[in-house]
Amino acid sequence: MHQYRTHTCGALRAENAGETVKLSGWVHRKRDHGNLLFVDVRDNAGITQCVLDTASPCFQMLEKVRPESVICITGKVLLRDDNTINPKMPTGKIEVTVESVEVLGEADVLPFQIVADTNELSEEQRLTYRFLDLRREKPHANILLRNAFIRSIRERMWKAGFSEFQTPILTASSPEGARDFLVPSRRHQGKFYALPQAPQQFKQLLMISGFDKYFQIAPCFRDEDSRADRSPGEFYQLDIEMSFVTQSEIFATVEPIIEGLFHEFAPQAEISPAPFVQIPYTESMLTYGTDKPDLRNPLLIKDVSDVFAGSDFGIFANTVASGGFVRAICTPGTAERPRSWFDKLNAFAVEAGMGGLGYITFTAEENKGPIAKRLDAGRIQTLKEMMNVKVGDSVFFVCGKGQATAKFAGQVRTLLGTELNLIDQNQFKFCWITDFPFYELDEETGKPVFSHNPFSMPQGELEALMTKNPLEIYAYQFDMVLNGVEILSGAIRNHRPDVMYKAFEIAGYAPEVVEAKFAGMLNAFRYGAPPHGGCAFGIDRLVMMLTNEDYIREVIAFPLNQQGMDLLMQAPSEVTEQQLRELHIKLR
RNA sequence: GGGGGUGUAGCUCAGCUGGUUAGAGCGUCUGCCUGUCACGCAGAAGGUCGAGGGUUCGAGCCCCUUCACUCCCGCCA
Repeated sequence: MHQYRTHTCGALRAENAGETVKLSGWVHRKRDHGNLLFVDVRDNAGITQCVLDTASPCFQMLEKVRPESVICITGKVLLRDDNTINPKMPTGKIEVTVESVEVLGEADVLPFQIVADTNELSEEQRLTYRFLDLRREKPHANILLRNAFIRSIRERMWKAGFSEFQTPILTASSPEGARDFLVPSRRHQGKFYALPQAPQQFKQLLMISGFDKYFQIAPCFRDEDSRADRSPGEFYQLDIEMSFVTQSEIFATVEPIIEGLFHEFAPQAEISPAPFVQIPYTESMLTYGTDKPDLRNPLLIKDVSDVFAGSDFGIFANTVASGGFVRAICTPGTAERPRSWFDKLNAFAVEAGMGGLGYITFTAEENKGPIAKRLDAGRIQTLKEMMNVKVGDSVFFVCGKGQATAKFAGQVRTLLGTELNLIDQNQFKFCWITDFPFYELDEETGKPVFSHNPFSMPQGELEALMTKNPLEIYAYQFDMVLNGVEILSGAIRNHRPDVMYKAFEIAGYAPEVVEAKFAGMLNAFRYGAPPHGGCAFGIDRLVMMLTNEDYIREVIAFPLNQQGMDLLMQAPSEVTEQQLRELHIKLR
C-alpha cells in the first residue's frame, strides 16, 4: 500500500534510532559537500536532517532538487555522533540516512527565499506569493496560534452555556454604519444583497427567537480603508448576545473568558485581573484624552483651568475665559532634562497644529519654564497640590477648546509615556469604557444626532428620553480596551418599539422613516422581545496583540492589501459580459 | 478624498555635488569539497534605474506628469 509518511518531520527522537521511516515534506535547506549531502526536510510539525553520500542511488537526484520542492524520503534513523548533535533542533539528536526518494512536487526557482534570511520582504511580494510567505516560520506560527486561540474561544463559550450559530452572509444593506459591500441580484433586477458589517440584527433576532445565549466567530465586511490594526475589507469577530442580562452581567460573563484566554496564550505576561476597572467615557476623555486609554501608561491628565483663570498668563487665561480649558500632565523626574528635550516636545505640539506645549520644571532652587514666571506663588502652590508635584518633576500644559484639545492632551500623554519609557511591554491591562453619550451635537446643524449606536438602550429608557436634555442621556453601551486598543464593543439593546421611536424622534427621524428603515427589527420587537444585550471582540486584533505583531495582516492567512486587492487571487477582477448581463449591469 | 514615504539585478538594499563600463549581500547557474546545520571555496550569468516627458555637453540623481506599493489623516453606527 502506498504511504507518504510514517512520521512527521518533527516526530523523530533518539528512541527511534534504528527504525526505517518515511518522511514527506519540503526541502528546507541543502548543504552539499560534494560527496556528502545534507537535506533538511520540513513539514508543519518540524524539520528533520536527512543525509546521504555518493553510495546512495538517489544522491544525484537529491543533489539537483531545488529548495522548497516536496519530496518523500525513505531511510533509517541514526543517532548522531555527540559532536554533530544540533541542540537547536528538537530532532537534533538524530538524522535519517536516505535510502530512496520520490519527488512529489518540484519547485521552480523561487521568487524569494523562504528560509530565515535577515532581509525583510515587501508586503507586495509576501501577499503575491502568500502560499510561500506562510511557509516561513513566523507567519506560519501566527496562523497556527490563531487556530488554537479560536479553538479555545469555542470551548470556553460552550462551557459558559453559549450556543454557536451561523447567520447569513448574503443579507440586506443596513442604513447606518460603514459602507457596505454589495452583491447584485440576478433574480431581482436593480436590487442588491449586502455582506454583513456584523451579524447585529440576526443575533438580536435569535434572542427574540428564544435562544438565550448566542455566539459566533463571525466574518464581518466593511468597505472602509485599512489601518495597521484594521483589516481591509473583512475581519472576524467573536460575536456574543445574551437575553435577560444587565450590563454588569455581560461584563461578569465576558471577563473570565478574556482573562482566561490571555492567561492561556500569554502565560508569561502580567495580566490585569477581573473585574476590570470601569471608566465612564467622560472621565476617560478627561483623564486619558481618549476613549481608548492605555492603562500601562501611569501618566494622568488633570484639568487645571482654574489655576490659570484670571492669571497673568494671558493666552491661557483668555482661552479659559472664553470657554476653553487647560489640561496638565505631571512627569516625575524630568526637571533636569535638557532644554532640547522640551523643545522637541514643543515641536511635536506645533506640528500637531497646537500652539505649543507649555511646561514648568520644578527643581529644588526654582520653578523654570516659559509659564512659571507668569503665575503667582499661590497659583503655583495650588498647581503643585493638584498635580501632586515633587521636586524634580515637570508639568506639561495643553490649552485650547473642544474635543480636539482633549484628544491632543491624550496624544501628549502617550508621547510622554513612550519618551520616558513608562510603558511595560509585558503587561496586558484591560478596562471597560462605559456610559457613552447617547446623542451628540451635530457640528453643522447644531441638532442632536446619535453619537454611536442608535439601537442601544438609553439609560433611564423612555422616561429619560421624555424628560432629560438629550445631551445628558447616556447609553448602555461600552467598549473593552486593552493597552490602548479597542478590542470589544457592546451594548444593552433597545428592545422596545416605543423607546426606539422616541429615540429616533429626538435625532430627527419621523416614525414613518423609522418604520421604513428598520421594519424587520421593529416587527420582531412587537411579538415579545426579551431584554437583551451583547458585545463583539475583534479576533484578529486580539491575536495581533498576543503575537505582539504591529500589523493585523500578520495574523490573517490571506489578507487584502491596502487597496483592498487580493494579489494572489487577483480580486477584485473583471467578469464576463455574460455574468454582467445576468446581473442586469451595464458598465458605462 | 487628503498628506508623508518608497520604487535601482529574482529578493533586500547602497549609489557622494549631475560626470568613464551602475554596485553589494542573498538567490540562480557552473566547478571543487565526506559532518554540515545561515556549510565552505572559486567563477559566471543576471539591469528599459517603475513609466512618459523636460532641463543639460552629459540624468539612477534635477524639474513636470503619471503609475504602483506602503504608512498616516478622513472614514470605520
